[in-house]
Amino acid sequence: MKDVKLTLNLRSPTAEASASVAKAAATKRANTETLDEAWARILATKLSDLDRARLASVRAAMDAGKLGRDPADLTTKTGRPKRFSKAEALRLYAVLEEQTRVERLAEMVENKPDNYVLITDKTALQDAIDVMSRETLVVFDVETTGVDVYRDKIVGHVLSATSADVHYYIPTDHQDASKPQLDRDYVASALKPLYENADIGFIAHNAKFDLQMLRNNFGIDVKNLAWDSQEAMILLNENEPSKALKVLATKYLRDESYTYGQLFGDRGFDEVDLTTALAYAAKDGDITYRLYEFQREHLAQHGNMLRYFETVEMPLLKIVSDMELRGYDIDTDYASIIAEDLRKQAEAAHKRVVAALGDDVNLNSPAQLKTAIETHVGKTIADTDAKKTLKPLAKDWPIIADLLEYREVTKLLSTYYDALPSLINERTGRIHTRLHQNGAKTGRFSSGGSGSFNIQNQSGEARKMFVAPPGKFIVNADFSAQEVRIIASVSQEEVLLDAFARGVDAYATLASEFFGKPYEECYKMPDGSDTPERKMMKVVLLSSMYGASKYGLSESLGISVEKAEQFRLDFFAKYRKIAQFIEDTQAFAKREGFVWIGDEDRKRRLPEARQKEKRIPYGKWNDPKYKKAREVNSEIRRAMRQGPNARIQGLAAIQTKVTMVALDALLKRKGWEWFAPIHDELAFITDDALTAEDIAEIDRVMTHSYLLPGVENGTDIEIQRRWSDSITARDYLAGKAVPAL
DNA sequence: ATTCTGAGCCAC
DNA sequence: AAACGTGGCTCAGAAT
Repeated sequence: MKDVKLTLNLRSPTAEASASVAKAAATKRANTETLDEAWARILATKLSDLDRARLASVRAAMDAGKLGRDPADLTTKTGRPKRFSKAEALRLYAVLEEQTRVERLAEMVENKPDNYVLITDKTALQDAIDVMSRETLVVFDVETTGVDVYRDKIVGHVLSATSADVHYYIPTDHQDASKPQLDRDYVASALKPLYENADIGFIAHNAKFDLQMLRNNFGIDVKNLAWDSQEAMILLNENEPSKALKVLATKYLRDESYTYGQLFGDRGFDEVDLTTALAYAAKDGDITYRLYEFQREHLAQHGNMLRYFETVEMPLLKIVSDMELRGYDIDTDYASIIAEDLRKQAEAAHKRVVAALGDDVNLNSPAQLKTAIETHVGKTIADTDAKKTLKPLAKDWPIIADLLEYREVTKLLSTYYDALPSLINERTGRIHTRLHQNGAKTGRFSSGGSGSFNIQNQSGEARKMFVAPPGKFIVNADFSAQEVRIIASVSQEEVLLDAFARGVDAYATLASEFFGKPYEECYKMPDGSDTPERKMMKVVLLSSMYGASKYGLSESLGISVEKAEQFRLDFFAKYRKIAQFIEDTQAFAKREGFVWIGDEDRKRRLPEARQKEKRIPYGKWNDPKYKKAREVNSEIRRAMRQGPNARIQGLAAIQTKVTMVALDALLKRKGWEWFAPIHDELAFITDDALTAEDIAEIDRVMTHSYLLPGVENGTDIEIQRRWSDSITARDYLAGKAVPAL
């Protein structure tokens, strides 16, 4: 309707007339408008922050006489003066950027220190290797054609002799023909003994990249990785907004450093001339070492963070790097059969749903779906959340059940069964994840990233695509009730400690005591499912620990808000030591703005916790005047939930990591390989002649590598050829067969 | 065409 | 008003 009206208006004689008047006025303005007036006009329009910043720098450069309009832009084709536009200004920004680039590069070359050395002959290379062989710490950094470790090539090596304070760049594959470069294989074989010298500690920024490039390009295996300045930065401040080397150097070393993009745009480093390459590359080695010194000094000042970093995080980094390179075997035949089934199922469900909701509805669009469902069921719904909103509706409306089926199946297809096989690496024949060992603020691993996938959120169905190679098993060992044991340990709550000591179920024990019923009646139902008492305890313990309100508790327990609140109050009144742990942690966070994790191994910084709570007068909760106050209070409450959670989740992560370092030794001794860490579970590949002794050793490493005061650790070990199609270690030892592929 | 955000949902 | 923690991926729809 609106469109029609607009069209009519535009075609009306009056509109045409006024349009031509406006055009004439604009032409007149263009003839007379000064540049300042043009700027005022452009800056008055609605602009994104980025454009505004770009326009400001263009204007500054023009005012300084460093940038002028392109003569071709001054007049139109017909020779009339053309007014200065936003588009022209943004074109000038690109020109300015290139100008600035040239200036920065010239300045960098001009100011290149004398201890940056370009190596292009064999004698100089040998001299450099001799110097570095006398070092205890050497910085390394490879320059490459890109960031794909399976396809891109190394074009040069940066190496810094740290005590000698000499920073070398050894180019091998730059296009610059002004000077002959050493052969890449000659350089690699000359450097291999140095890189693999276990007496020299190697330092890098984002070391996994350099480790993997060296491995994939030349089979070089850096033996003694001593420091990663990117990983160290996360420990020093997990809230650091950028972990890019140049940004950190600018911020912490007060050495203004430009990023690769700021200097070279999207040019490959092989296109950079040797003089410029030396100034840029050797500086990387230089600032990486200075950052190392800065970080080491500061980590040493905070609890046991330095010890933790060097004994846990750094050994782990090398393990993780190798794990990423190994990758995962995907059963593509199985995957395509399942995918075909799922596709048919999705199509059938889709057909049934659109028959009821209308065939123009996009079932993947929550907005369209909400409207269509509301029409169909004749009432409004809050959202299209499966669990909360749609599941209750499904009883009365069969079409909603079909929709839920469609959702489930398309999720499996789009995220797992279609996505993963397409990631198979042509070089390795496997799919590769990326694991970020401090990806979560609590110190947990995260996983994923472009060209990779998340190994930690594979659903039970999706896991079935992952298989062990012939003659191998996938073995996974989890920490049983890891976080609950940690809660028991840090709170020293007797009921929990006692339950673990006696080897009985912790939730059932709590429930038995809390409800005053015999343990057996609180454990399992005759059919093996949880009793309501045990289920309640499980929910209330974990969710209350993490700050659930009476509302959240009410929802997850399916009881009234009043009952949920009473339950929560009773729970914390009875288990005072758990309440005390939470209160102490929150008080510490309020006072210090952080909480310690483990034995002062790391911190979770919660600066918001130190804000002063804002008072909002009664009845003014919705007043826009108190928006800021509401935000502050909400940040404080959030920090109060994050503190206790970080201490529990963070300690669990430390236990997992320490155990990984210990388990890695066992894996190497047995000739096994890593599969993945999944928070409270470690998976790895063994040969299929697994013995009782092997399993006992795995059990021992899992339960004795990181001890919790007052609580024994427990582990459950499972064995499979297809991930998730497993049998328990106990059944395996009793002679049960591991399911075939 | 590319980039950002929110909804939804997978994992522990 | 908000309402339990830590992540990552896909899609739609809007913004640029």
